[in-house]
Amino acid sequence: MKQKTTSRTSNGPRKLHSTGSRSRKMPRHVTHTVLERLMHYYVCLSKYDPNIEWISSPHLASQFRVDDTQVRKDLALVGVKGRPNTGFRREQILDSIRRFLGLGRNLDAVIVGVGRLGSALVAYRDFRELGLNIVGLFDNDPRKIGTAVSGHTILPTARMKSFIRRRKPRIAILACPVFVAQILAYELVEAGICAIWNFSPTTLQLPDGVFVRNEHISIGLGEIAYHLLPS
Amino acid sequence: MKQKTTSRTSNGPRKLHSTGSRSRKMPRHVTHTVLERLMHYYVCLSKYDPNIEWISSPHLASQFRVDDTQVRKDLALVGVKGRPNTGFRREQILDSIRRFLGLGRNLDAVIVGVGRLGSALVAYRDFRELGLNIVGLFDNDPRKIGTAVSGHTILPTARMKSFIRRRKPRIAILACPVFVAQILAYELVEAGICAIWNFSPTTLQLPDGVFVRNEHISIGLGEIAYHLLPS
DNA sequence: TAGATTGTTAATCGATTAACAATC
DNA sequence: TAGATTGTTAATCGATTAACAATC
Repeated sequence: MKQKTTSRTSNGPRKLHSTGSRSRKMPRHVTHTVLERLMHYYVCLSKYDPNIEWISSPHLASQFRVDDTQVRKDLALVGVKGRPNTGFRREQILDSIRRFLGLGRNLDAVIVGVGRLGSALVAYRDFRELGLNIVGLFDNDPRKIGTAVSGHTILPTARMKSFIRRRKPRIAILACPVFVAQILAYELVEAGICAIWNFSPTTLQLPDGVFVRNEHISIGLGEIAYHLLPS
Repeated sequence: MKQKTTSRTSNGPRKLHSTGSRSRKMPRHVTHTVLERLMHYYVCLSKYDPNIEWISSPHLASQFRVDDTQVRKDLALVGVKGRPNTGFRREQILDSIRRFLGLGRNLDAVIVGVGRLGSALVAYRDFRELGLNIVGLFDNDPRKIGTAVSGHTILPTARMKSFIRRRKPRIAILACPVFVAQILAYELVEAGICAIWNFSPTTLQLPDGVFVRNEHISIGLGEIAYHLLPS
């Protein structure tokens, strides 16, 4: 069950464009806000009924509770052309966002820490559809080492660095306890990891050039509690 | 960022300061961005060595990679007073943010869908420390019903509405499969749930006045893939 | 044509950063 | 006092929304 790195999502056949690089018109620095909105469009549109061919910006806007001008600007950014009085082609939106974000472009990852959250992430169905390939699981618990989760055998963290040097995944998903997160993160970077997706509720100190995305789950509770306060 | 569906229009903006004076400069509402930053300060500071009593804004700023002016503004918003040449009292920061956000203020929650992700959330240690109490688990899988996860017995979703009407939690954590998310969310609202923390990768359509926070995990992959593209 | 939608510029709104006197 | 930091105003920067001609 070896995966080729150029994985296709499950949305059916499509024309692959030969160029992987963005055109000159596309700005190099796209903000966090825009990237999240684009990904949000992508994930939701990929689950639409494939028979729906045309989608208008007011329709998308109401789905995502953003302004329809916003939607048109976002789509213009990734190079989708619409048709007045009709909208945008669903397939073209998906293709353009996929290419713009680089989804499915050599997205091999290891998961470090296979507790409850880690094993939920291994099994997360959307990941594979989006082109993220889990190639290795690591944990330090002797009871877990050697067992399999979703078809992947858990290896000891002692073998993490050599595995990464050999297999060369670029992404590490960190779902380990806080007290080992910093040291493991540093080892991952030493072994050549370029991006850390951090699900440990801690702030990592890492050299510049390593991309870190924090997914601190409890952050959301602040907003929820705030909105439940009496007005 | 920010797919966050914040359907809070029915309550209008919340007044910040209870003092009678209405300064023009005081913000009428607190944004998503600010709430997340405050919660971030809170979670990280709560894990500091309690012997550290004073913390300066440049120090906090470097921890969180924000500007130190930003930190001072945020702290001023929640009412923390600093001391020139010294900084802010750690305990006072925590107290003020906790009160401002309403953490620990009647935050009972049910979890709907006890798969891998749901059971990871039940066991999440930070939740209890932040004042979130899980009071019930629901699932529709006959093999799960009646079994216990982290000390909570899983009940059938058929009993969800009556349980919520009796026990009156205000929060529901939705970690169920996409195809049942919308219908379960609607039932939750009918039973009196005020806020839905949605971990299902789908957009919920719900009446105004219900606060929805989406925690679509795969959104982060877009940003990671983008930053891994060749420059 | 009539109506809806795109594409884009201008206006507005909010968030971030710079600057600096006041304070300890 | 000297140096560091707070508190706050002004300036800048970026994101969102309004407006509307062009298009199908």
